[in-house]
Amino acid sequence: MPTIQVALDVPVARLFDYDAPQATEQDVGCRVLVPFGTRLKTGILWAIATEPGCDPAQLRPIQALWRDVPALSATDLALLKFCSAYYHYPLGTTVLHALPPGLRRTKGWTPPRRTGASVLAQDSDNPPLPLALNTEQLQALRGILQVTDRFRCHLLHGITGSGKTAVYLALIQALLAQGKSVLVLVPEINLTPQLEQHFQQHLPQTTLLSLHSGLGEKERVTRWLAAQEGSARVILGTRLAVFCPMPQLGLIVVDEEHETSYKQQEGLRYSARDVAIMRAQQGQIPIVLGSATPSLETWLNAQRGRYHQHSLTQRAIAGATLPRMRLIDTRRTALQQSLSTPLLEALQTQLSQGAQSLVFINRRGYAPLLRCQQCGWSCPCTHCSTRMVVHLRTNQMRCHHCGRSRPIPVHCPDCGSVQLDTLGDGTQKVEDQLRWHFPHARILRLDSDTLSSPTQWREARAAIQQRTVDILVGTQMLAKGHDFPHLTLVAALGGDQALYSTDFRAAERLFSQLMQVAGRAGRSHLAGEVLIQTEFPEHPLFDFLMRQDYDGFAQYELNQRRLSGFPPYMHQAILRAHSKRPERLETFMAQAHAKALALAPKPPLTLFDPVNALLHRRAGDYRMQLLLQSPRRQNLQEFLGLWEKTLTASTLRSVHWVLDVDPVEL
DNA sequence: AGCACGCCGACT
DNA sequence: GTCGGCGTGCTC
Repeated sequence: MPTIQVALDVPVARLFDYDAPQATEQDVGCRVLVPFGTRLKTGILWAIATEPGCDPAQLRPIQALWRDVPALSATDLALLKFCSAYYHYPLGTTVLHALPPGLRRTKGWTPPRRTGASVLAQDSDNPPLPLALNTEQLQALRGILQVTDRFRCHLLHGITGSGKTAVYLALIQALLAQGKSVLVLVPEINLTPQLEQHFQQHLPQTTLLSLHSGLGEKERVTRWLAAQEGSARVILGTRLAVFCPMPQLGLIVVDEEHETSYKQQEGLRYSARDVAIMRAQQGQIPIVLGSATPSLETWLNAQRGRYHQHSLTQRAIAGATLPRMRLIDTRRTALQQSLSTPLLEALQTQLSQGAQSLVFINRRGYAPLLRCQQCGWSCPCTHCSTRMVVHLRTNQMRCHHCGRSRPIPVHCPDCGSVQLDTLGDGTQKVEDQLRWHFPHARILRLDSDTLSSPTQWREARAAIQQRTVDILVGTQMLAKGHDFPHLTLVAALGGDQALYSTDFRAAERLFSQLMQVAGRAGRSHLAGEVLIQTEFPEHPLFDFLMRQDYDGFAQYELNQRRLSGFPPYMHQAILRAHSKRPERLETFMAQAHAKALALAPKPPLTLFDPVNALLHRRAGDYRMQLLLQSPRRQNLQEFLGLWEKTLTASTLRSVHWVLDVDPVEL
C-alpha cells in the first residue's frame, strides 16, 4: 500500500506521510484532502514514498485524491523546493501559497458556469499592427533572439519613452512563432489593464491573460488553469504570477525590474524578479529584465558580464527628446507655502498655453503631521510607534501603517489648546494650494485615496488623454509606465525626506523615482520640462539627474556601496520577529543571537546585535530584527541553514519570526 | 497555524 | 463546586 508525502500549509518545516492506495507516480503534484489533527486540510502530493518516514501506526488514510485539475509538474515543484530552501521558509507553506486561493479550499474545483468571459473579445477585423522598430530596438531584439534554447539573462536598459514595450512585443511574437509561451511580469496591478489591451491589440490571434490579486477567486483559478494547460500563451501578471505553471514557457520578461513591489513583504519574502531568474535557469530559457533605472544589483551583474546588456538611448517617437531639467533650491527661492515662484510661473505658462502639467509629491493625505503649538503633542497612533496623518477631505487622522482612524481633534487632548497646526505637505494640501493659485485650472488629484478602483483609474486616464485636465497632482502611482502624450511639464516636490533616511538604498530609490517621473514629460513630439524642488541641490544625485545620466549615477553609487560594504557587494539576511509581548520578543531575540554566536560565525560573515525595528510597534505588535551579512552568498546560506534549525527548535510561544533573505527594506 | 489538554482564579 | 484564562504540545 503506497505511502505518500504531503505538503501542507502548516508552519512546520516537514512533510506529512499518509496512506493512499490509489496514488501513482502520475499523481505527484496533485491536490489531496487529508485528515490533520481534528480537521481536514488540502495539501499537495509531494512524493510517493517507498516506506513511511514515521511510525506506520500513525499513518492515516487520505480523504480524497483530486485529479480534477492537472498536477503540478516536476519543474513547478522543483522551483518551489528551491524557493523554500533559498528563503528558508517551510516547504508546505511555500507550496500551498503558490497556488491560487481557490485551489487551497477543502473542496474540489468546480469550474464557473459561464466560460470564456475572461478572455478578451478577439477582434478579427483588426489585423496585427506591423511593429516599426528603430535601429537600437532591432539590435536589442536580435541580440536577445540569438540564443533562445538555453538560459541567458538580459538587461534591457532603455531610457523612459525609448520603447521597451515594443521590444517585448516583438520578442513575444518571435517566441509564440516558435510554439512557446511567454510570462510577462509587471510591478503593479494598475499597469495590467493598459498593457493587456496594448498587447492584445498586437497579438489578436493569441490568448493573453492577466493574473493578479485583484481577480475574483474563481476567475483567478480559471486563468491559472488556462496557463497550466497551455491554452493561454501569454500571461501578464504581478509578482504572484511568477509561480504560474506554463508548460511551454520559452521566455520571461520582468518589466521595471528595479521596482521594490516585486519583493513580497510578508510570509515567504520572495523577490519575483529573482525567482523569475531562477525559473529561467531551471527551464533553460532566456529572461529579459527591463528598466530605465536598473537596480544596482542588476547593473553590477551586467557590468560583470553575467547579464547581457542591451541599451535603448533614444526616445522611440521620432522627434521626441528628453525633457529640459531644472533644479530649484528651496533655501534660496521664495516659497508660497510649499510651491516656489519659478514653479508657479512655469505652471502659469503651461495653463496659458493650454498645456498639461504634473505635480508630483510622494505623500498622500493632507499633511503628514498635526502638532499642538502649546505642548508639542502630535497625534501618535495608539497601536503603532508612528504619528497619524491628516486627511482633511474625510476629516480624519489616519495611520498609514495599521489603517486606524479618528476624527481630526479640535483641541489638543493633552493640554486643551486649540492651536493645532499641520506640518509638511501631502497631495491634498498641494491640491488645495494649486486651486488657490489657479482657481480656473482643472485639477485632478491621483493617489491611492482617489484611485482605489479600476473604474476610477479608467476615468482618470480618459480625462488625461482627452485633455479635460490641466494639472495632475499625484504620488508615484502616476510615475510608473504611463504614457501621457500631452504632458509637457513635470514638477517634483518633497523628495528631500528620502535624503534624511537611514536606509542605504534611499538615494537609489529617489534617483529612480525622479527619473521615472521626469520621464512622463515630453514623451511625444512636444518638448518637456522638469522642475525639481530640493533643499539639498548639492547632493551628487542631482548632478546625475540633471544630465539624466543613469550610468554615471550607478557608477557613483556603486562606489559608495563598495566603500561602505553594502549590497550589491554584500549579501544580507534579516531575522524579523514580532510579538504583542515585548518582554518575550526580547527574550527570543537574545536567544536567537546567542544561538547564532554559538554557531561560531567566521570572518566573512558578520552578525549584528538584535535591535528594534525602525517602526518598533505596528498594529499592536512589537518588532525587532537582527542583521546578518557576508560578501559570499554561499557562506550566508550555509549559516542560515544551521541557524534556522536551532531557531525552529526553540520557538517561543506568541513570538512570530521569519528570515528575510535579500531584504530590500531595513 | 489550529486545536486539544491541563492547571489556577472569580462567578451562577 | 464549574467556567474560562492562556501555557504547552502535537499534528502523518
